[in-house]
Amino acid sequence: MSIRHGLLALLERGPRHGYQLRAEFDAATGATWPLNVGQVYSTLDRLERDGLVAQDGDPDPDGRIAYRLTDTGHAEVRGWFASPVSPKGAPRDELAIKLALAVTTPGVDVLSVVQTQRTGTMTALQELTRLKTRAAGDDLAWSLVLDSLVFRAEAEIRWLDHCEARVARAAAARPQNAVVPVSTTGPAVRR
Amino acid sequence: MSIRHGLLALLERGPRHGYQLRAEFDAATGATWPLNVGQVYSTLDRLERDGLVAQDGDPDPDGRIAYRLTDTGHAEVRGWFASPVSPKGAPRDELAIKLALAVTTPGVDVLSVVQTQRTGTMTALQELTRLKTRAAGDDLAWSLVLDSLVFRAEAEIRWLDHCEARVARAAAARPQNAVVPVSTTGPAVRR
DNA sequence: GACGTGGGCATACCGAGTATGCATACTCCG
DNA sequence: CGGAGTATGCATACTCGGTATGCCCACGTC
Repeated sequence: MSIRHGLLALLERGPRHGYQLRAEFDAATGATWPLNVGQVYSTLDRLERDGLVAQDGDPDPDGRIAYRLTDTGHAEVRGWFASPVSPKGAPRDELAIKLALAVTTPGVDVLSVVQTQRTGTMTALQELTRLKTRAAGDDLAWSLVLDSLVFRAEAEIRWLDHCEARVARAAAARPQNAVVPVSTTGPAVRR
Repeated sequence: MSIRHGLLALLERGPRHGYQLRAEFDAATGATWPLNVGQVYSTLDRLERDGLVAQDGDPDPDGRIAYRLTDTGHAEVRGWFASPVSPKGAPRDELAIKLALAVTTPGVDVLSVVQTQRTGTMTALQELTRLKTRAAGDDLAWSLVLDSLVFRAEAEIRWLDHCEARVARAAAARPQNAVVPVSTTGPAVRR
């Protein structure tokens, strides 16, 4: 859903054609999440089909097609900015799933999984701070996106510490659960 | 990619068929990211095609097909747990994109967007803490997933405060860009 | 001045993966 | 019989990355 709304927001600045939209999207987010070229066109087709954008007059001698917002499209953009991002639509968090499966799967060393991830996240965090010092002042949008990644990485590290403590505590509480083969314990195998 | 690896990790416990896999996945994550039933089967087909799982013997009188890990599949699971989640594969962050576009689009009141989002996130956070007190001790995996969501929401709020400060500072630096009411100010409708 | 070569712009298509929903079938149970 | 739960498969739509195609322009060369 974010591409759809992203393109609409960019069109709020005025009519654009596909290639321009891709370039401005990349510029706004500092190429953190580069937008695939082909995707822009299919998304534009869908937006036109749904009546949120329309071709801006002439197909252009060079074959370029500029799009502009319709009234419905304008309303959609305003509504997007006026409403918070729903927490329900959050995508699957791969790391959380991985840890959740690690603690419930026998024979997996959860502590080492946590430690591996922490060093990985720390490395990413250092890379981020390096980027931030380089391109600090000039581009506000790009800088905010970087900050978002930093805040998220820091939260991830805190969460990993938290997991380590809780897992260690649970392991100490009942050390007999060393390695249990689960083979037969499926829930409610009907016959 | 997370579904693929998730199913593999579940099969590490022993042979299962599709419906069971879905049920156990939902149980592990506390139905936070419910797994679509149809998706399990198509993913299993792809895994079988790629040689990571194999049908476990008989097609079963009731038509059920149980799958088990192959040696390649085992290796894949071990590799997944042994390597950190890559920061490059992070999905597009809708909120970050929204803010980045808000600050670069004329006629959008960034401060009100930030405040709307903050109240929304706070509400979600309260809901999470309520859930956490209810189902705290019994299920470690589900509890860790909840904590992950809490840590993330807190980081989001911190980031929103940070954004507010930076935007306010930037606005103070060049106050001619005051605040244009969003309703009528469609920028540059060319004709 | 003619040529062709390479690079940037712009659009379009393809294949694989992801996601959701619907149709089906079968069993158990009231 | 009809509804709920188990189990599988198909249809559809969107995402994503790569790639082909054409076009113009700048450059250098003969």
